Amino acid sequence: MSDRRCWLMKSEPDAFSFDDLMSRPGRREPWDGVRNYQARNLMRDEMRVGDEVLFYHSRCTPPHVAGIARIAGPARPDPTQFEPSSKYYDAGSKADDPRWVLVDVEGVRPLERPVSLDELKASPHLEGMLVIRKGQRLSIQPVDPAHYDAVLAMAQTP
DNA sequence: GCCAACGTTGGC
DNA sequence: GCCAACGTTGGC
Repeated sequence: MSDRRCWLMKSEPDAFSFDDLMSRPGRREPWDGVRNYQARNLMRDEMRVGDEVLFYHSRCTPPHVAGIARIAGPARPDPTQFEPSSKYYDAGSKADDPRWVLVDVEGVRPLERPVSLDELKASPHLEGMLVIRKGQRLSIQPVDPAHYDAVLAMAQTP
């Protein structure tokens, strides 16, 4: 598959965990609230339905990849940007020219075991992976398919 | 809870 | 267009 695209999406498990995703109706969740232009552009311009996703738990101990998801719906306007009561409200976004988009994410399965950030950093197969770079805050990251497969393989070994 | 790293804002 | 100030992310 030459056009295979893989991603890593971060979530704080205290706010929304992989288990939360798997217990949603249809195991689906609209990925709203992204307010970073680089992440938005990736969703809008690069993501395709069916793309594979590593679901990453950030701001927990230890940070880790928890499960596998897929992109289940194409980029569309994020409705929360137009809701004044939402913490994601953006008064500068126009209804006829929405600033922010979301994609729908569908849980596939948990990993056989969580793979921690320390393990990712220690793997000889993951050189250059964005998530292991110090100071990398992007919440949606492209993942090299070889790296993606390597993470899945790590989860299959104790 | 701390703080380094980073993105955004706004004065000039 | 520069860059200091500010706010946020996220590992530790």
